[in-house]
Amino acid sequence: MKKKEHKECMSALLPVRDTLDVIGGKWKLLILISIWEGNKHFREIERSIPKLSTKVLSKELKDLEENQLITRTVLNGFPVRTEYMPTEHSKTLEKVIFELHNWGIHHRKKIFGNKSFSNNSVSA
Amino acid sequence: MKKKEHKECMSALLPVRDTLDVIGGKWKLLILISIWEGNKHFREIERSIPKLSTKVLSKELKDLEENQLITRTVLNGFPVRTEYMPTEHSKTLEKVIFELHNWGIHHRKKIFGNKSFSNNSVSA
DNA sequence: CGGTATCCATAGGGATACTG
DNA sequence: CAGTATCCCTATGGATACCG
Repeated sequence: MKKKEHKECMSALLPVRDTLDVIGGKWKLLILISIWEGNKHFREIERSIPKLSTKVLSKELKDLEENQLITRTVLNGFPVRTEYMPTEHSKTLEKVIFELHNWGIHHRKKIFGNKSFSNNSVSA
Repeated sequence: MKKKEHKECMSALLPVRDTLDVIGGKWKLLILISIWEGNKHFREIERSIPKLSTKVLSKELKDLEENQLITRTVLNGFPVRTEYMPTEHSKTLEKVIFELHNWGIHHRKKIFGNKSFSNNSVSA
């Protein structure tokens, strides 16, 4: 039955959607990588990523924390400092990112062939 | 040098971004799967995916075609019919989707633990 | 420093109607 | 059937200012 198969595929897609919700968007991975690299503080992270505004960073950090990919610790003292750290759970993303990376390379070859390219966008 | 590492990570991320641009968004994978399942015609695809509007479907199909994940063929006759088919290239996505799926499952377990859940959204 | 609050511009999506 | 065109509306993001 085709209908049934379709429904099954759709529901099999839910976990895929979850993953894309967690790491998709413009900034999530950039921020996570910045923190992986050792950037711990709000301004530090902000400065490490061009074009990223405080409002967006604030929201994205909350999302990452909700998804237990980073921890947020408020340090004592004045002025207030916070410390963002990657979680162990975040490390499990590496395999996914690796596959996304591989396919991205493969896809570029397919789309652009031997041509060189200079910009970032596939659809340019 | 930290700066250099950072730059390297950023540029290593470009292919990841490419992939997310190609399969990200609300509809791309749903549409691709619908076509994989054998839905060939515009209305057919549209009807197979709840809440998908013609305007969005139209745009998404163009994107998928640009990225050589589907082909579009206009059939002779009246009324006009078109036929969308998956490409071989699109099959290379299966591994990526598999990893995204796996991580989604893993992540849900992590976030919800043993609790059952009934909705689609991780962030709910 | 680590954010929130506010104002504003814009892109994107829904609904509907229409064309070849 | 296979889309475009139009109107409209909301969510998102930039810029800026401000607070603890």
